[in-house]
Amino acid sequence: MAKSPKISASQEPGGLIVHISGLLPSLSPAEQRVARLVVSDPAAAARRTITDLATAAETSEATVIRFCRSVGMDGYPQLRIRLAAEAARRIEPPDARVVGGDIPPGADLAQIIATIAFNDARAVEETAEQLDPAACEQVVEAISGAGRIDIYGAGASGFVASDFQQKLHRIGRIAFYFPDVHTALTSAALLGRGDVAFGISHTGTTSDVIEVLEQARTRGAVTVALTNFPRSPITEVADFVLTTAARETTYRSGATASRLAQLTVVDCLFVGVAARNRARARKALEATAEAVQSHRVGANRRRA
Amino acid sequence: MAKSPKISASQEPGGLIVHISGLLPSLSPAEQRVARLVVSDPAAAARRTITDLATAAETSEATVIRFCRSVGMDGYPQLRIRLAAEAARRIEPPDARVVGGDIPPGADLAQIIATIAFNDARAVEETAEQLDPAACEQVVEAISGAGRIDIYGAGASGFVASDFQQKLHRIGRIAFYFPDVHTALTSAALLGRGDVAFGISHTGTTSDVIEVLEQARTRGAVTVALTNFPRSPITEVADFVLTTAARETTYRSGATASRLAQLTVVDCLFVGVAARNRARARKALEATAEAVQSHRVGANRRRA
DNA sequence: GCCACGGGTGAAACTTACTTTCACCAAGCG
DNA sequence: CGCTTGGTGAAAGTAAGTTTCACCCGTGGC
Repeated sequence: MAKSPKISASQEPGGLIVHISGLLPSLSPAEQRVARLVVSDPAAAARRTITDLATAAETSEATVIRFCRSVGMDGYPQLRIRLAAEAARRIEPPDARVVGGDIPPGADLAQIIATIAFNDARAVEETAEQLDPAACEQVVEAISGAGRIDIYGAGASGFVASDFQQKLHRIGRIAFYFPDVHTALTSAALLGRGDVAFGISHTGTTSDVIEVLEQARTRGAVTVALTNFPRSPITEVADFVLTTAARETTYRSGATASRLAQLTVVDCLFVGVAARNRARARKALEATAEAVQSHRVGANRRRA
Repeated sequence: MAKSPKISASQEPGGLIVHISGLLPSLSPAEQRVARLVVSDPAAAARRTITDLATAAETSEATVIRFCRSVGMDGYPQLRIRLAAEAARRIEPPDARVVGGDIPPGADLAQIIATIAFNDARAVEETAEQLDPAACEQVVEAISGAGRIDIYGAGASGFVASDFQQKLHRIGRIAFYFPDVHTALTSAALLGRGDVAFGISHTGTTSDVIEVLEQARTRGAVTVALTNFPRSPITEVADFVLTTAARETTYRSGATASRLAQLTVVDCLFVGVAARNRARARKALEATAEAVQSHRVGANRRRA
């Protein structure tokens, strides 16, 4: 049998293992022994040195090399890394990650971590997917041209509001955040045409935030709502509605997923605004970074 | 605590690349060049021989070996197959979304959103992957049994600290957060055996936070650090170190990715603590939910 | 029955890759 | 200003991978 010198595996992106088992019968006995070892546990084979593998297959290194060539690889190291790659690809059916699922009572910490992270990451991704770029664009424009930006949020959303305020402030926009309803109302009453009022409420039912947005709107400010529920009351008082897409698990997870989603949206808006005036934003950011420099201790270097 | 010089990567099932980027600042210049090559294209690195890689990084083979050891691998071949495996595992980074990349100047908002969301989601996922469940478990235990928990964080990390404080408080744990260094120091001085001090610093170099943790430690409290860099100064004053895995893009993205990663870790700890005493936590949560009910407006129902 | 032939094989020689050692340099410190 | 210390690459050393080659053994022709 004129064995074709090489049946190239390089154009077989998916199935080196399959490829090998396919040509198993066409291999010589000693090579078959090698092949069987490789096919039965690619990951283990990848970890072995050529001498090791040869010994395990009760043959010589030379045969292993011949085997490599027979299946279309250049040499043993190449085979090795291909095997490692294949082996890595074929694992991971992460059954433990129930989408939007709750954490089972008996869960250990590793499971808890996996579940939470999965849901958090999904919330971020899904939020981005359903976010309307056109709406964002308009909001970015409004913020960029605003005389002043008031940001409202209560409880958990208050953190996000505060974060947004700080971000805008760092790039030189005039932004405020009020943890207190009364102060917020007072401020809203002083808004006017050309200003922006930005309300954050996960549920969209936080009366304090709605009230303040309403006030701002009657004064002529552009009102923006950030909420998870596109049909919640807050959307009635907003000119623009941006939505997050967190499928809240029960209260147990402390609404962190929705927080992350909100932060992501806020970050997008921030970057959008910053991108509108690169030079100025950059300068402002550098200045603020420098300001905290003296509060950092020596280099992050290796310790003995 | 005699910290082992090598931070083993073998127990990091998910994220060698992430692990490496975390250690990046603690590496020597020549090793950093190698690390950057590896991180920026793991698959390509896996294909190279050590001599090749050394040349590409403008250094010697010896340095590459040193780099391998620094990141916890036994030698170059091991690194190689790990890299191949990692590269295979990660699903094609859809080109527009440059991993850890910066946002191109001409980008439109849709691109910006995609890029940010992608990086944010990755930070969350990768953080979870490299998080050590055993360490978390110990921290959870410490917090569960603590007489009092002090949480420290400055600037952006302050939000996370505050969030954590609020979460713990809601399930009936006695937790404090101090936005002000002096108050924090005072409080730390009053900690004792059985208490927990939890410091958050993305860079791990925030002197205020380090100082406070140190103080807490001398008083006998268990100290925990949450940082992105496993060899940064803060880890020297911590009994337990938890790391996030945000590959910070430039300042432009305002460090949101790292914030999200921190929040995820905090959430995991929170759920872990809550899970230790389901009944009590549930009751506390229900009570707090009821408390804000009167600030919610009518149902989140469909509007005519 | 003997001999050429050819594929399959492993021992050994060889090459390349990887690892260790060591001396040098530059920076920080007393 | 000399001492120490960490980072570095050259060179020596070792192990891994590759090639060569002679041998074995079955086959088929003479």
